[in-house]
Amino acid sequence: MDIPKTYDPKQAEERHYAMWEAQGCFAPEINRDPDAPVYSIVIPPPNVTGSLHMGHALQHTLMDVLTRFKRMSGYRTLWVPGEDHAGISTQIVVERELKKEGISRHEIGREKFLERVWKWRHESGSRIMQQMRREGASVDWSRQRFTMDEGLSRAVNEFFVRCYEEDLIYHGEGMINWCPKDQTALSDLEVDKEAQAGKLYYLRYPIKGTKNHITVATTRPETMLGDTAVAVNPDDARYDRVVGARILLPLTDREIKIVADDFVDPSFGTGAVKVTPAHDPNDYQMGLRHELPLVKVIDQHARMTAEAGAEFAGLDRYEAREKVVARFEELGLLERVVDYEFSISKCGRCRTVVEPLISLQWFCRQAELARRPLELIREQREPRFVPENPYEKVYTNWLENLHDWTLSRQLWWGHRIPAWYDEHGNTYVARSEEEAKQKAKDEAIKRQLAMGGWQAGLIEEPKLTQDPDVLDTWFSSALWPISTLGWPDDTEDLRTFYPTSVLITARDIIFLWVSRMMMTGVHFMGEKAFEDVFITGTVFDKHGQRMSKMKNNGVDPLEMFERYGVDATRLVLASIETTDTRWNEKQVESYRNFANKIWNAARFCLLNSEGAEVGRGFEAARESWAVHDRWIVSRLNRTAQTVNDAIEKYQFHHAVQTLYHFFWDDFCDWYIELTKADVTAAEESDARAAARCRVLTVLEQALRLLHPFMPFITEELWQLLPGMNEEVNTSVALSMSGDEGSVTHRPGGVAEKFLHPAYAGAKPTIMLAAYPQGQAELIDERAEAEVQALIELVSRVRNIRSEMNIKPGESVPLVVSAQDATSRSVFEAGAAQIARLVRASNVTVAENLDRAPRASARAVLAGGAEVAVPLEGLIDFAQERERLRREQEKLSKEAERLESQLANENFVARAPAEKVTELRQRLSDIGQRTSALRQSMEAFAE
RNA sequence: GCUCGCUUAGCUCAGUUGGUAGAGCACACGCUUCACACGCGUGGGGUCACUGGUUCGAGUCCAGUAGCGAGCACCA
Repeated sequence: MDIPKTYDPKQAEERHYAMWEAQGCFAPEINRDPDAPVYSIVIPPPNVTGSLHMGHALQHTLMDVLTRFKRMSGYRTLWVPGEDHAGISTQIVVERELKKEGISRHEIGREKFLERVWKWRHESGSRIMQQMRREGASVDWSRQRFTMDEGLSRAVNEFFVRCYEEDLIYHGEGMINWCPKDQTALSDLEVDKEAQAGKLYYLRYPIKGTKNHITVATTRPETMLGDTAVAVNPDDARYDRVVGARILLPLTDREIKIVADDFVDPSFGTGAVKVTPAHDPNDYQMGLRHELPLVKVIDQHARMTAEAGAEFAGLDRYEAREKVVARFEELGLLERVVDYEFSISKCGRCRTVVEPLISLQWFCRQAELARRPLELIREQREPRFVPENPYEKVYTNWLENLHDWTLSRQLWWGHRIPAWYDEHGNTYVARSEEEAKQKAKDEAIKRQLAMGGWQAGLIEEPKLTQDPDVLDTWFSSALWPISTLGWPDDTEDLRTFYPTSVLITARDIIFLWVSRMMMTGVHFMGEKAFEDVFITGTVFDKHGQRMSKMKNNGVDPLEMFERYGVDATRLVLASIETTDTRWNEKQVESYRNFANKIWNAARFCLLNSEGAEVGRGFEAARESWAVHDRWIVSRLNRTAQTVNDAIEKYQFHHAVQTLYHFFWDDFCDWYIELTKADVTAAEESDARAAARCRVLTVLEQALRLLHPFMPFITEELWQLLPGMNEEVNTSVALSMSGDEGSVTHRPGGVAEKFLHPAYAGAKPTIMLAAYPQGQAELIDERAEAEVQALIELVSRVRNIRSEMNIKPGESVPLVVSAQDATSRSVFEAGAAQIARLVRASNVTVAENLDRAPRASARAVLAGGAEVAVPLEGLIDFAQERERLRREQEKLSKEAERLESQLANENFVARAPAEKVTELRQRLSDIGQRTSALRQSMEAFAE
């Protein structure tokens, strides 16, 4: 059998995914158990703006670990894949593409432009699908959805219509964020606040009928042209007498009044605020409170309007600012200008400074939709956030402070708003144009009836025009968990898989997405959208900078896959869990090495698998097993318990660490070494066959435990285990060379019995094997302690060999002593193994070290056991004395600490009794070791 | 301004009810030992940011300080 010494990940990655997919392993239908518990996840749909990045790879890894884990545990699992049309982002990307060809979207028109976007969407979508396959994501492709496919568009219209009917959605004028570059309205969440160094201008406004003026401070002087009031705090004594007075607004022919409003902070600026209701969200609110007129002086292109006056009309907002300031200076009304840092709102996509404008848009009253979710999180703490801190609070605070959501976007790419208008200015919100027409007709009939009679035939076919705008991309995202499962229809999927089990996502979309899914889920289904919300950490570059396209400092997951393999990369990603982490390529390399270690451990097992079958070797009564067999079974089951528990609690890092150390330290470093002599015995025997079976059986279980994290290498090796497939031996080499897709399995072969009962009859694959739960009765404390003693002995002798510079090839005799018979029997039983592991010529076990020659290096072990390595002629007495002295020093320091702790009456009185006995035990052990050490040192006394 | 995180070995990070500080990488020394040099063995390296408090006992709990970071906010 020819198995390469180095694992080549690509090989396995190319073959198994196609097989899993072809066999239908990803679909919940593979589970035949009618009573199987359900586990479901909907993917945060990647935007169809390009390709996947490290953040996606991170999320997908965690979702896949959970899905595979639950699937192997017998759950009916569904992980729904899909993509998001990502309205404005995608439109911008495609516009940029067009620009390269020298065309703008307006030149080709809406229809042609949309064709281009759809083309882009398909290219990007298939790229994303390819990448997800590469990741090993076990998503059910048969249920793949896109936010703009037919079903989801229907869901969007249904959502809109129902909310409109419930008065949760309305059409009206409101203050919105307007991006002058993208020419669209934006929601508050699509706007980023940025600190900006600017100036604060103090402007004097003359008060009518006096020679006095009132000074206001502003960062945006150009908006003064739209001022309709000046506000002061009602409690501000300085302005007591001017409230109600009128101002002659400079540069205009308007008179405005001075109002009192609590909003004004008397300590800021002059305590008097200019009020521009049409161009500032706060001023807008004040305008409503005081019934101030709206004067729009800035238009959609951020230019001054005719209402701003002939002098300013047509000017850009920044040109207008300079001009206004200049004019105030001429008029002697500019009091002063000071440097001032303030925050400015920028378009989340193009970074243009947004303009607050009054505009006719569609809005959603979110406060009402948030009521139930708010109760859920407060009263039942649902959903459960991981990590709980700070996200539960962040989420709650957000729900408590909701403003209306601006839904409409002046874009072409997205769901068209399902509202139609007739010539009379009537609005019809409907699921389709037909329904809108019907509604229009019904209206017309009603009107006629009201006017005194209805005559059939007089009702003309209504002429309707659909609202040209589209919906915020997050509107369809808000429905994702229910729409992907079939809503608004009452589907089997919806009944089975809703609510979903967990949502795994990044923290920056908790408001944009997570909270809104909760709102719609609760509103339409009466139930939360997911049980848990897991918020991942962020992956930074190695300098701690956020990865971004602009900085070009992103690490491409595909590059990592290429270089180190998917499985290795997944281990790194899973370990990131919820903490922000700098990308560390060394870490990937280390897990690549781990994959290679697994490969080679399996290689060892397979090279010595003749006459052996996986799954056997542990049939005899456990009392008759060798201690190392009881030990590895105990360690394996303990590991399984820990890993199950860790994954359930989303402690992926802990799970990975546990598996890593079980496999490398316990299985490879110790178990394989302890059993090697039996496994590689030259003579064929029942004992050899049994030992081979055992090592294979442990390996097989370990592979299952690793599978959710490392799907490819585990499947590759699992399929190679003897007895799994028809061509047990000869085909192994063939499949290793990797030209064939799948290997035919042997019906009734051993592979089938490893499958979880829910998948009985399925073609065997490790991804449908039962996930080992870990059996408490197989955990053997005594075996663990005994092997631990062997390990310590071996380590100490190796330490002596290393420190004494004994050549690796040189064998030395060994004398081991222990006072109690049990320990002696453990060392006696393990003598051959000890000899092998430390290269001892022979191992003598005795009650004490009296028989050991004076010229021995010695070490004292836990429990008072001792070991001597006779080193006649090799040993430097002075050096050995020094070595022992250092050791004694360590022991006495520890003893000192323990003694002082035990001398503390408070400790003895208040600490738990078992803690105190534990310390006493330790102290007496140290005492034993110290006296043994002393004797050893005496042996070297000159 | 408010809220919240983080600070542990040279680097990247673990540390789950308070009870003798861990891993990987890096470093030093020795090894072509018949699964693996992507390996094996051995070793060095930490006042757990700082100050105080609670406690018999604090990396772990509490308060404050400093540095870094995040989120929220209507200060014109």
